[in-house]
Amino acid sequence: MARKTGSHADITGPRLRSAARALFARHGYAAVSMRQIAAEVGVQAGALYLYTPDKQTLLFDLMKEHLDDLLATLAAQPLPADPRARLAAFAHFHVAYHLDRPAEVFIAYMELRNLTPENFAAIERLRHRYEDALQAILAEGVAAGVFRVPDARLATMALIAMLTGASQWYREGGRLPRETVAEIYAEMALRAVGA
Amino acid sequence: MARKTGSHADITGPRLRSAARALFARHGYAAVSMRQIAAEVGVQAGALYLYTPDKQTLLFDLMKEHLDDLLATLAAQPLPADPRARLAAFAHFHVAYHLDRPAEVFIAYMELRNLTPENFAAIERLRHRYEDALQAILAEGVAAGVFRVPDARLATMALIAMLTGASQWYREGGRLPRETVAEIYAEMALRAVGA
DNA sequence: GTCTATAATTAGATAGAC
DNA sequence: GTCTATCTAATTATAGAC
Repeated sequence: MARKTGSHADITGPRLRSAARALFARHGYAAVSMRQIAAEVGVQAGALYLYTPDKQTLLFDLMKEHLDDLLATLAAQPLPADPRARLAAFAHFHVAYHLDRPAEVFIAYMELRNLTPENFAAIERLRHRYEDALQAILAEGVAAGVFRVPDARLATMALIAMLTGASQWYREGGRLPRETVAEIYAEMALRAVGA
Repeated sequence: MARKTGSHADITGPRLRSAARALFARHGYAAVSMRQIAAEVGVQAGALYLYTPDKQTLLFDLMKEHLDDLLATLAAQPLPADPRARLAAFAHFHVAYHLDRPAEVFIAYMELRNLTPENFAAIERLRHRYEDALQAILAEGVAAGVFRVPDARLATMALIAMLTGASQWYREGGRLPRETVAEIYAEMALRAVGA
């Protein structure tokens, strides 16, 4: 359709975020131009500025949305009381969540350096809150005597790096089904902390 | 010194690579201009092209150098015959090596998407060779009955992600000394595979 | 070997027509 | 709400003086 004008605020907005997410994940924030994003959306570059004040805010909003959703979904997760079952549930959740959102994960971990200092600080606060949730589980397990970790903070970073890494190599329809991957990672996480 | 001309091929070449490495690691390949690199080296932008045909080759050379050195250093490493000791030695080597080269690690893992397809394929071959070294250790451990991993390839990716992650948070002069970090990670790696 | 100058292209963002 | 046109600034890379 060769439309030149029309009202599509409700559809162009989400499409902008979606296109930016895909392009940033694939080529990197700095390597993607507003014109490329506009082309993907199907509008001219100028039209994008009706939906975002600038490119930096676009990136920040994508990352904040992702972390807000991650924290909210985690909070809605039923986590067992027993530290071992709790860690298993967390690990399973983390892997499954990240396998479902490879683009968001990639951006959240790779584009931190392209945020302004203020935006970076805001994102880091959110990320830290998520890490603290895992660290609390490890601390409980240590207190209960079921985990053996010399340093809860180090173990937290190690586990998150391991679990998040799944989204780097996992491909839909690959050799291993999603659920199996999550199960194996959860098992490795439990073993890693001596459970 | 306000020199305008002079012969410094032997010193400008390495300085170019060093400046590019630091800037790429800090801001990302796409976000760094040849002018920024030139300013860091202390020459004009045009002079850089005496030492690299273009920006892409500069990135490729940095990544290839890093992986070549990684593979060579691993090959020179004395690895015990026992799978458990072998994995411990590999993990310790990997963490120590990566903690010493945070800039190289960052570039090698973050700038893959900014390589041309041909350059990407070449780098992936090198990376794959390194991963295969770890996978072989895991396979030996499984064969010897001392490791329990449902999938050697998955476990390889999981361990490398975990071990490499150390360089993301570790800071020189921080809470934990380098050697302690390497030791704890190695211990977690062994446990993760059921050793 | 490095400089200055510049070509050719592209970037983010804005103005005004429709 | 979108388009076309454009501004300003920055980009990679090259040419030629010294």
